[in-house]
Amino acid sequence: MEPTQRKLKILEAVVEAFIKTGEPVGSKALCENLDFNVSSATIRNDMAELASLGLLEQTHTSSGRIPTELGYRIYVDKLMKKIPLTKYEQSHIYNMLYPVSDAPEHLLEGAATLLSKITGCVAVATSPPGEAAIIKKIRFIQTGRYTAMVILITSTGSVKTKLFRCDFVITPELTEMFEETMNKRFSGISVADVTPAFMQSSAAALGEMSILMTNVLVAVNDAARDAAAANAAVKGQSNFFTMPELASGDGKRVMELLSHSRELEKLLIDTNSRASVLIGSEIKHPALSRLSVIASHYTSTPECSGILALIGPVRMNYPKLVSALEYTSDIVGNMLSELVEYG
Amino acid sequence: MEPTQRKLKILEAVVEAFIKTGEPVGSKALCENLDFNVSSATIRNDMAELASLGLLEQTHTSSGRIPTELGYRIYVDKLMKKIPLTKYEQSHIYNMLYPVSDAPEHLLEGAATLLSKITGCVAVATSPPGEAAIIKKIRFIQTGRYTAMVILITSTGSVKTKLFRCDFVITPELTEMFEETMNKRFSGISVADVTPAFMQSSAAALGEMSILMTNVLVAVNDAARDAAAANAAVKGQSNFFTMPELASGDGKRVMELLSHSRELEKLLIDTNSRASVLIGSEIKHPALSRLSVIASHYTSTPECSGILALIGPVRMNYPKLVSALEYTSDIVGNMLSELVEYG
DNA sequence: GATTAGCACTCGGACACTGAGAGTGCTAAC
DNA sequence: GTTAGCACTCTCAGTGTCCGAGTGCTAATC
Repeated sequence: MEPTQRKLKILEAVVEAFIKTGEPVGSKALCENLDFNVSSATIRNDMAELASLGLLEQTHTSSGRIPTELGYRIYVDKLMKKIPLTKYEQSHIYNMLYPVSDAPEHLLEGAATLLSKITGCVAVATSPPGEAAIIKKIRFIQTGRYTAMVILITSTGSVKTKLFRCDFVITPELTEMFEETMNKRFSGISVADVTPAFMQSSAAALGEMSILMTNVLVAVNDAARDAAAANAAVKGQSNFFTMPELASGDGKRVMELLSHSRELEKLLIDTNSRASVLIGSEIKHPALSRLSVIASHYTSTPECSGILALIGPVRMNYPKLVSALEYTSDIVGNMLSELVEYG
Repeated sequence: MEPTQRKLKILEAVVEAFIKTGEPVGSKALCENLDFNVSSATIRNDMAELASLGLLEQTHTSSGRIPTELGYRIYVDKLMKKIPLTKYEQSHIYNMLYPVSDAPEHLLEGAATLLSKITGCVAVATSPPGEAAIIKKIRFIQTGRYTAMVILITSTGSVKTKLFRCDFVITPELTEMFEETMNKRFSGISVADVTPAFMQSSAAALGEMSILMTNVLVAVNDAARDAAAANAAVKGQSNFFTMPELASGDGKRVMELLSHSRELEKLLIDTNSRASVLIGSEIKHPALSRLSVIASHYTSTPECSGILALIGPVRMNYPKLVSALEYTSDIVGNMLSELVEYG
């Protein structure tokens, strides 16, 4: 085997051994487990060269080697072979997701839960950007004497509900009136266009009725904003406790970051390929810089796509997790497109 | 001051100093901060006695004293004076909760979020047991060509929605028929009575229509089960990272416990007084045995009440947190009762 | 030129030792 | 019942030593 190729093999073996054991990898151990016959001294020379290239490092002078972030990068980009899911794993994923495929939000939450369980990582599923959604229909349902619920249905298959209260007794005639008035005003427009200015002009257009309908307008506004909002399901946070690289201070910061879907999305938004991997400090956020992220787009219709992502230790099983994530996002994309097309 | 009373004062001072600093409390430091004049030697004698009574302990022979669980217990039961909330704090709580008081689930989630923020603990809010709720009305809304949503409204003010799909094109006539059939069957019965057996007899009663309406029945069933289910909002898990008493293994176990509302409720169910405190191993769950729980009932109507709880380190500011929790549960109870009465 | 064997070297981890400091328990005096 | 004084105990931080794993280098070998 020619030397260059052997060095790559060694890098691959170091990464995989370190992912498996978490211990620095020594030349001797490597020599025994490698399938080509060279002495540990040769491997030492090669490892020294890999280290001078910045792909391996030592925790101290006389320890084994561990991969640097660059080493992981080369491994992920050039060396690793994806481990395809078994038929059993595939059907497991499908069977877990099918029952929750009744609504986009529900499905994404289910996908995040499932992914966090099978990978041991923290899983994130962002909903398709809602801004492009068109309001298809608004309905009102009386839920109590003074309370009612607005139901807003968008072109992306998303259904948002919002309860509100009136100062007066609600009657069927009133809800019908709400429905007519609101649909006339809101149907067909994009949820992104439901701005404060638009709401103000809507109130003005209602004239004296706007006093009666303040709460109705507010509820519709809330529902539309809800439909437009970036929404992310985050599951499996308990797995953070199994990641020793998370100093307790960082742990809190990461958890808080994850509850702000807007910022979270900004981090993931760069991922343009099918499944992309961000390693350590490649993630432009201090709290996450000791972790890795695997992100994958799912697509139902061209304008309707979102991201599934896994957050885990830098030392994670990339080949397996990339496969699991890609397969899951394919399934999610398919299920979502069925929801939209036939919805 | 008579000796017995002084010993209690010393216990109180030790607990409060330890809550504040987290450091074992020595006789000398105590002597300086105490408002009655005795020498450190006297305090040492008293502390030795408190230790022999099992109220104080030492981490090692020559360290200061820290309270035992029993010591905390005495402190909480007999010694501590609740610190009432300031007007400002009260109005802050009210103002944060009012906007989310449109639906019970929403309110409880808001209360848990708020409590976790102001206390630094993990906050839990369990919904009132839904089993007693009566189904008031079932409505159907078409959301797509093949999809519709069932809306189930109960006597407790809870509104549950569930999306479902049919194999046939849905028409207004069909949703009307769904509505009529389902209300005839389900209105007025308790959600707890929606058992598999009841569903089976419902399907039988529908005769040949039941084939058409399988998904409708399933959706109604799901919505009813959802309304009956014990539901708990858990917020502020990121605060677990600031509790060093949580070994990383326990952290994961606690987080997982919190996502199973049934088990969680079992732990809290014993709390019968207004605000009750469980300290360390008084909590009958191994993973939680190094933490404390403060739980408080909120009540809207006599049959409709639930629990708000705080989970934090044993060393937590009981006087302040008990007040905050009691005040919040009063507010939540009031807001909920308005929802039910006028709903 | 690539590979290997051998050896000196380096460093971290475990362990023991030390002195300072904090805090106690005990005793005898008040 | 309280207090002053003192010996005692134990932790903590710092230091020294030893061991072993693993390296880097050099010279011999293929």
